[in-house]
Amino acid sequence: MSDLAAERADWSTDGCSIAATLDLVGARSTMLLMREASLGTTRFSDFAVRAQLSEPMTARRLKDLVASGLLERHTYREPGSRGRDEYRLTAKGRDLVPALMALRQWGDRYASPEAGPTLAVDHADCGAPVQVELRCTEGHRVGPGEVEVSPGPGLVRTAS
Amino acid sequence: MSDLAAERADWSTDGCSIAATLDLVGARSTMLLMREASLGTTRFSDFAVRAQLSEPMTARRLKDLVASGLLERHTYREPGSRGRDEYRLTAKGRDLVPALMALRQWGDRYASPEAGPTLAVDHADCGAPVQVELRCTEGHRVGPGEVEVSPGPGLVRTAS
DNA sequence: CGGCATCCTTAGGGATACTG
DNA sequence: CAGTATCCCTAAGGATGCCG
Repeated sequence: MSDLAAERADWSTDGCSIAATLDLVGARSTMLLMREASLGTTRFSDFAVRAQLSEPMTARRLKDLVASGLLERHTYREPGSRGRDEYRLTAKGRDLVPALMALRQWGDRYASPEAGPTLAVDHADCGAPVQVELRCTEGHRVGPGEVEVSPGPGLVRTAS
Repeated sequence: MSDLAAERADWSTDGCSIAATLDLVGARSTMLLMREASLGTTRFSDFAVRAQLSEPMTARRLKDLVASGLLERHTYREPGSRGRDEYRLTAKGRDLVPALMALRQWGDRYASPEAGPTLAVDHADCGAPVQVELRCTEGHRVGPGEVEVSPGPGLVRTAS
């Protein structure tokens, strides 16, 4: 094991919150299940069918997502009828929606222009469609080109 | 091979732009390299060191990214000095910044609260920090809870 | 219906060593 | 400095089949 790898330790993330996020929810299956959850899917087999994942994958990932606190599992047992399981978004999970939308918006433009947009998101109050935007704290709308990116305090920079 | 798998064909994406995006740039290494590119990193070894990736990975992914049109490779040869290679963001690549920011914002909150924020993004005009927001087309700011998500036209729904 | 166990294949990714 | 080649390990993910 090299010095550098040792530094990175056994479970990387290298102190970057993007890396940390990807380690948690970066897997394709995870993201697709979160897409479904944000669409209101709650039942196991709906997750599997709609995300087009195998049952074992679905089971493993749902369990992971519950363990990570992005979903909550509720077992209903309305007396007389069969038990029902529900997986529902937590606040932590709901807060991932902007990331899903950002990925969707990019994909709509560049990755699958043929397909129509997935995930129509509307404002609950006024019904108007919702998009991801960049805004500065002064309230200006910021285009992707009008941005100055620099390393934040959490990112380890290395000399050139 | 099952009927369903055959339907999905050899390269899935199942008509969802989120899935398509993940297939293109979903790999951890890819995202980290795009983070670096958006930070202004242009040289091969800087990519490798700063993203903490091995050289072979770095080489493979950079090549992929160039092939997908997210980065452009320029070879400089200022007469008299050594040749220099640069990888620079294309517009397509720059448009991924909102997605990176959305992932970062989620991670800052939930995945690595200890580490400070990676990627400080500021508005080039006024210098104020930039964030990802949800806004509806009426201009209202929308919280993650005030959102009504429904399947868009591009998403294949399946009966329950 | 809502899973778990098992086995298999492929892609992600590192280590090491070598080249222009 | 900017890679390439090779080898190897692990995680992602599907197929099949069984269980409460």
